[in-house]
Amino acid sequence: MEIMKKLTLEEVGKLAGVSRATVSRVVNGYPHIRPEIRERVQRVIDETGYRPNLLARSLASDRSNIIGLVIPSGAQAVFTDPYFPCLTQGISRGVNSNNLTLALFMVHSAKEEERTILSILGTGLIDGLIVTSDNKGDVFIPELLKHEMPFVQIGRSLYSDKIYRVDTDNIAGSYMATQHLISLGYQRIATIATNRNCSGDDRFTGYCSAFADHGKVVDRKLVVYGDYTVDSGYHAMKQLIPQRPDAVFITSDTMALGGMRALQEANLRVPDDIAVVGYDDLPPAVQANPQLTTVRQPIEQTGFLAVSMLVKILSGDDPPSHQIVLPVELVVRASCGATRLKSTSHPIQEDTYQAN
Amino acid sequence: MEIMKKLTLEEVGKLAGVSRATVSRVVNGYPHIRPEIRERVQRVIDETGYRPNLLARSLASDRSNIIGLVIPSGAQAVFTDPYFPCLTQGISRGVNSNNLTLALFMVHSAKEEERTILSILGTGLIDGLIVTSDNKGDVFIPELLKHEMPFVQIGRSLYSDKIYRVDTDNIAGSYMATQHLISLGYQRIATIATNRNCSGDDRFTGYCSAFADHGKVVDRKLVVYGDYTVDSGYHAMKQLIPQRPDAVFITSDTMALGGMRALQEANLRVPDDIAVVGYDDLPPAVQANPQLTTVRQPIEQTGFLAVSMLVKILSGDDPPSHQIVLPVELVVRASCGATRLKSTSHPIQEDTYQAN
DNA sequence: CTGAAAGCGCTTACAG
DNA sequence: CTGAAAGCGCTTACAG
Repeated sequence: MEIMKKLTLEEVGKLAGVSRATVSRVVNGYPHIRPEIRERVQRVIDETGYRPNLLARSLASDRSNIIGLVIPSGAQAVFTDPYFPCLTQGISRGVNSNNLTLALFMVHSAKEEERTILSILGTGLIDGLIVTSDNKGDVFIPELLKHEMPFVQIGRSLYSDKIYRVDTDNIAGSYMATQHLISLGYQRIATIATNRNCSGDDRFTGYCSAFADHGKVVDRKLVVYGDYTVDSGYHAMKQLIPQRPDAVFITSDTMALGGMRALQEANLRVPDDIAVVGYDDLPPAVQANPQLTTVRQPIEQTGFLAVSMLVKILSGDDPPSHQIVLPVELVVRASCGATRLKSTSHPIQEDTYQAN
Repeated sequence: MEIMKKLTLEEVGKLAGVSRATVSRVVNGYPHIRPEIRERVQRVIDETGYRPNLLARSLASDRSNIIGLVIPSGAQAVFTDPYFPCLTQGISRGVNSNNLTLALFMVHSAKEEERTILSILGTGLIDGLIVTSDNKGDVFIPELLKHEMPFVQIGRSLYSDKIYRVDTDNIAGSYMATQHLISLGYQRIATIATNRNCSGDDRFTGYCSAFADHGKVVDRKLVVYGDYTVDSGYHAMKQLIPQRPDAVFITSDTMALGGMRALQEANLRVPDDIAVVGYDDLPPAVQANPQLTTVRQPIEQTGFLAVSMLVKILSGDDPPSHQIVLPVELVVRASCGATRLKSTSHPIQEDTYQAN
């Protein structure tokens, strides 16, 4: 129990009176072993606290069981947005339940990009990757394809459909959000969009589709752009207010946070003077803004599924499909001043519409 | 350039007409090599894009250059609080600048604790750890000590002073916060504290010290407890309001968020009816609550320094000190309704007092 | 300054 | 069902 010296297979074998090959087999759960031998070896393992050296195992088996998570430098708002923590949580759950180890590669600058790629590729350390790239001009993906590094992308980029990826249904989500406002009878429905990434494009597409399907035309004066930061949402809303929208679909909750502040400063009340629908689930913001109806994405699940997909790819069986697009929900909140904390004592009042 | 086949030292050596030992030496920057040989080898390396197999290197050198970050299950609010993202960012910077690889171990349940420990200890995969444990009854630390796994703790726990750790100065921070309210002339200064972890203890200590140093006595009716969640802050404030405090020091911004909502519902205006000081820097909350004065901790730096410390430990030289306690700042904000966004166009108006 | 060789701790055909 | 042996791709004394 208390033996701290690091044992090897060989030594465990000696202790159990078998060869190292046999010990290796029981450690790895190989089935065809005489029960008595298995037991004897297992007892020695338990008593000595033997733990296999993962490095040696990986080297010999050409499989490290380590997967990497790449967070590119373009990912702004890593702090302010719970998106990454949520995603990481989901990935971590997936990693744990598949007995893998997770390596985290955060890129903090364009300079570090090359370094990161090199430290991942061709070193044998990483079996596969999860790449969180929503950028239009991602630099990693072509590199990964060239080196035949297995990976699954979270989000969308401008590459071939053959890429494995999992995403949330941005188009359907913003379609729902916009349709919701339309059906409520709003006439001047603006949007704070972004053209910095693919999800932004998709969300704008959904907005436009809803208009089209209801025989309405998008008024370009009611479309302004931000960059997913709180500040940009604030400035975008400032820009929008003179256009007198009666509703705004803000395509990210970080921007919504800034937008709400701008409205507050302009003494416009939500939703009496103007309706607002946000996107993403940013818990602190949402809790601080109970009047904010929002589109909720299953972010954690996205991470979890990405791991499952990667595991399948690594095991050789092709996953059933190359792309998973998860449905999102529109969370409609009543907009009075009442408590909306998501606690058990204060049940949240919300209606949930499922997409798909 | 385009050669994708994975080369070994041996093969590179053959190509350059030297032994694998020599190639190994130039790869590792060993100094005493004839310049012409070095160049010749280097050229082959560059031309072939040779990358050393990290697994083999680690196995042979007994050094993986991988360090782990452990986030225990007790860490609530991984989503809602940017604390962990910030910390991770700092750690990641440290890891990158020291040419290490970061493994992330998130524990999602008590059951996973044992699994995580086992997957780290005695497998040769991890050189050292950074443990973010602020819990009083941490399970990891004794285990790590027993197995002589090098680690540095972030925060504080109930263990020996011989542990390497880096923390922020919670006592000084809450002392400043409380003193600030005292000096402003408030008479009934309440606190929403927590007794769930060590930083909570320290922050309460700072609150009490400030009272003591100003010849005041802590009124127990003005001390309520939460658990660092938004909800708990809400309920704590509800509890507090009947006691008619004229100021509240809330020991975490997540709780402050809930507390502010409770005040809003009670139609108490900040700071006209009641002053509030928060703790931590929760960007979205702070930006949404520009009237919130808060104690700001150098979280990212904490992570970075933890890595530096660990690197020193691993390299054999004992770091100058076992404990680093970083100073914090009190960020005092004017409390009118004006814009306080931290953007360049809207310079934030804040006075900053340095502790130490 | 350079090479031959042992060794790191596993896995895995190959025999038997 | 089990063992002897080769091999994974490096590092690093040890000679020279």
